[in-house]
Amino acid sequence: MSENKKYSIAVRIWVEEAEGSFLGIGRVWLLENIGKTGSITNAAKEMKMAYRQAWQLVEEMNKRAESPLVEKLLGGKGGGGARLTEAGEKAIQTFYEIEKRIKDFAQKETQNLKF
Amino acid sequence: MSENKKYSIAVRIWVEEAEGSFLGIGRVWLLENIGKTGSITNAAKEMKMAYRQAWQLVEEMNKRAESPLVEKLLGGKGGGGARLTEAGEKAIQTFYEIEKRIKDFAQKETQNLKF
DNA sequence: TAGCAGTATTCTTTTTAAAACATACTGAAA
DNA sequence: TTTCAGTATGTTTTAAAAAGAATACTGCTA
Repeated sequence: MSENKKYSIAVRIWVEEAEGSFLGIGRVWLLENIGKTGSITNAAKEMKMAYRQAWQLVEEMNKRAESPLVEKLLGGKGGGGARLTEAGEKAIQTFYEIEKRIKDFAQKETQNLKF
Repeated sequence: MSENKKYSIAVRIWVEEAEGSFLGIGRVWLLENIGKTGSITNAAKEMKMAYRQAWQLVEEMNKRAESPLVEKLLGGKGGGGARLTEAGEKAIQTFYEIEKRIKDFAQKETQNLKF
């Protein structure tokens, strides 16, 4: 019998684009929260992240996606807000699908690690 | 024809253990350089990393592995040095094998991404 | 037993990134 | 035409991480 220490493989994936990392799990969470709460402000609060940063992330994603993932509404009733575009909804879904496939594969392929 | 922006999936893997991340690509590079140069000092120089940090990483890996990955030689001719144990050599090899399998799978599974 | 080169360890400084703060802008509605 | 809540943007502060500096230890060799 070996000492049986438990090692496992962790996997992190993200989407790359010409200028670097484009979409990882953190941004996906942000997208989800924007969808859920209807604004960047509330999404940021939910995640205990600064509005400023959340806003910057959205800005960058929108610029680098083929079509914007988040639609922003300025002024008006309630001050405005933000909502996911169809591309935004799809991005979340695509990300999770790919992530699951890769993680499942990784687990299946790596049993009984020894170091 | 679409705008044909190029997106790809990046994958990062590491080995987890009870206390958290145990072995990722950075530590593997360090191990490789120790093997190549025969000392922690020279490995650190090679990687433009502080000796202090390199030493700490080695210390931690050795503690958390079932058997040490690096053998350290203190004092004596040339002041000593460090070399990989058999477990260390094997750890590098295992890491790269797993990484390759997972990355190959990820690429194969993710063509024509759209965002 | 003095020199040597690398390991071992602590302390201080610098750099960097994140968070916090502040303030202007927008436009529907009352 | 004032209110309101969210977007937009610059500046400052803080905290965490990395780097750097300094010093002691080790044990072969000449």
